[in-house]
Amino acid sequence: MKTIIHWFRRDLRVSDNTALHEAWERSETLVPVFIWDDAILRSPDVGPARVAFLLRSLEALSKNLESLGHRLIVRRGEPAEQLVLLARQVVASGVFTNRDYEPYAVRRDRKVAEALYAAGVPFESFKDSVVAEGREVLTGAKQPYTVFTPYSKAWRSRPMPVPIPRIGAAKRPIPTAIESLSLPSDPSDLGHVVSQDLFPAGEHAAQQALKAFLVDGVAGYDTGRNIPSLPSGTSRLSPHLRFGTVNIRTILSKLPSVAGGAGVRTWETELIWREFYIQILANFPHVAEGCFRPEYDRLEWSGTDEQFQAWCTGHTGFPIVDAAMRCLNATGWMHNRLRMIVSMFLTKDLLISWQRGERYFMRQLVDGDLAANNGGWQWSAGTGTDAAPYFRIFNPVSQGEKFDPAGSFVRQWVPELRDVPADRVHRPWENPLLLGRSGYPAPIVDHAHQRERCLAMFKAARSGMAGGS
DNA sequence: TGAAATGTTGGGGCG
DNA sequence: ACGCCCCAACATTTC
Repeated sequence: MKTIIHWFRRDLRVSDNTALHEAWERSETLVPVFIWDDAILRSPDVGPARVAFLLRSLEALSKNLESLGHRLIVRRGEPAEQLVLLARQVVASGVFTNRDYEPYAVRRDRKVAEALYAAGVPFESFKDSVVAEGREVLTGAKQPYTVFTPYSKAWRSRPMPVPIPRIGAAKRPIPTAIESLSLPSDPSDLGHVVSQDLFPAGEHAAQQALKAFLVDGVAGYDTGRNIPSLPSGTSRLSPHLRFGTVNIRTILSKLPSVAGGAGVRTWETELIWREFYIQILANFPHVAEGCFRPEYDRLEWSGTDEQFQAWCTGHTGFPIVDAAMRCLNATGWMHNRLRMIVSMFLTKDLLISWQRGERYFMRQLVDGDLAANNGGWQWSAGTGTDAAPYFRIFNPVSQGEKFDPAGSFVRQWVPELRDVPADRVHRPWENPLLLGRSGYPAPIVDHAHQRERCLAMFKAARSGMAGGS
């Protein structure tokens, strides 16, 4: 007799899904629902790459549910209103969901809980997307960690979570009278232009990507992860972790059986960074609005709109930066080493606020996630928890030469530099004739000079004085 | 999950 | 043979 709604948000899979499994086990009729939230769709931080990936993930999810005899209900509107409405229509005795720790999601879910309570429908949320939630990993002084290494130690000392079994077949179908929107066939129906689909979406694709990486990527991860031209140097699972087409428990449960000690350990460390920043955002939500260290909100960023535009479009004259940005714009994805390089460049060479870069990344990235993106940007800018100290400034030339020694990544994305020899591909301005002919811009700033200005800017903010150039 | 500036050392050219 | 200087090469410090 019992009907339970499972509300999907960023857990778009049928296997290893805590709330979904609970809802299926404890109900006769399972009502899986996804709600298009216009507050999210209209956000300037949401771009076509992510909407397209979400849409295709939902299509896959819908098929997966269908193959088990379930039916995904799709609605659009304000979540609290829609859930109350649906709960009444199906006469639900509960609404289940997996917890989301972003400030917007926390506010939304509080509203949902209140609306459902008023309607007499219990609302239950579950831990699912992380090994450790908000205040589960604390220092000896019962405070959230703000330094990564001790956090990772405490995280590792916790028992390994066990994957949740896949849900079984539908016991009793949802009445056909319960209507569902059809999934739009392309993102333009949701107000987003169509973008290239470079990431296979859905649970099955995620499993395949995971398997492929475990077979021929993870063993060499500790060195391969720094080489952007290496296709299997990194897992490329970030969009799947972002939308929950794979769960962290599934990943961790497969690691012990894989050969490749140092690589596995290093990759696991990256997965811990993900939880570290999720935990930082949950415990210090002000990072979404400003610097983790408020004294750095005083920084006087002096870069121009024109420079920002050059950075966005990949026309700064620094090949590794431009290649990375063009790759991001074309594919919605950027290698992590390159994220560090371009974010350092924006903040410390162009002297443009990390928040402008953060917003641009959010709009472009297929894996854009507030916690990870914000954490990464504050790390690069030197304004965050356990951040790179402000004086640690990457040299875009030496970074390029170190991590793209043959220039193959640069040539892939900056065709103007195709004919520049490898020993000059990261500093084409040293071949003025070749540079002139190529149409590639000269560097828009002088790194050594900007580095000094950056140090002065930080010095001014630290001493509480105005100025900074 | 830096880079640049500064300091130190030691080999070799040279008067 | 010896001292002096130059300057890689490496180490340490500073930002």
